[in-house]
Amino acid sequence: MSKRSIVAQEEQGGSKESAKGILSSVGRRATSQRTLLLELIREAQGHLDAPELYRLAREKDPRISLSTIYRNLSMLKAMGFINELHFAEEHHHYEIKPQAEHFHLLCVRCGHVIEFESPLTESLKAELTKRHGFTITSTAIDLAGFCPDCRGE
Amino acid sequence: MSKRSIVAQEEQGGSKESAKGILSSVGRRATSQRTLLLELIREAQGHLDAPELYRLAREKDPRISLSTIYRNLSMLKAMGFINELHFAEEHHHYEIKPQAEHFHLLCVRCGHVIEFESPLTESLKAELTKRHGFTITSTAIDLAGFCPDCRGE
DNA sequence: GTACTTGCAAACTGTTTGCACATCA
DNA sequence: TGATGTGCAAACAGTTTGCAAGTAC
Repeated sequence: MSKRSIVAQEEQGGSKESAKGILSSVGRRATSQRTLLLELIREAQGHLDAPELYRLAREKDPRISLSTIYRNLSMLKAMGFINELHFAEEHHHYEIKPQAEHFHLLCVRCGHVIEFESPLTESLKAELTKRHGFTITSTAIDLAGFCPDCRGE
Repeated sequence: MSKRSIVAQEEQGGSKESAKGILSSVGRRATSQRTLLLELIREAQGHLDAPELYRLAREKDPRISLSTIYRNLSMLKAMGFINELHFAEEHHHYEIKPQAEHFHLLCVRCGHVIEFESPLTESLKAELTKRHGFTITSTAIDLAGFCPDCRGE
């Protein structure tokens, strides 16, 4: 498995189509801005923050506004279509909500993010549920360090 | 192990003394504000954010300013005495840097935080180091859900 | 046509900074 | 006494909101 192994993208199909489907399934209108935003998040090989999505969006639609980006990101989050990530930074990053739960390994030098899954995380959750009686609803595991390329520096 | 099991506080001793020791060990002056701040973070049974620490600090020293809180929090963080936590929220929480690495289990309803350690986390790190060639420098594991008391609701 | 969305500008929140005064070593 | 630290106010960054105009259904 290469270290560039971002978890495979959803089989594309027609992303505009699926954007429309996703939105109408929750009674939201499929505006061009929303379709564009969903495409960008889906295509993005990384995990983008709002200003970055704004920058990309303006390349395709120069009239789009930053508040539209924010409004739609929180709508998509509320609807459960995307995840908001909180690395050890001030702002948020977004990703399409993955089918399988996964976690993040961030290179603090080049910013590259690797997603991973591990059976150990399930064991951890089970252990905690048993030990503390919690009903666990969300799990964030974010490790950071230097990737093989940046370790030399 | 009770569910109120916040990891035991450092054997206190004299917290003012140790504050002074901590600060002078890195060539920083032990001002009353810093001593107070360190005491508050140490005493706090939870993980407080800056505005909360400010509120508490003003009860003891009404003239203290919020920027002093921020300045000293980032100094203490830079010196490695405290950790900055990023739950899935906008602002930061702080805790005295623990001897043993530990992680967090947050109740989303009452805000109660349980700290835990688990050998599984070491296995996870080892697995990732091996699989992706990373040198891991920081690990954040934050789970959230409902604690036994709040689960009924 | 009408309710939902957008763009814009202005407001807000958490945090940082410049500067004159105060204080610890 | 001189470097370090504080308080205050003003600046910032990221994000949210009110409102009039625009658009999907």
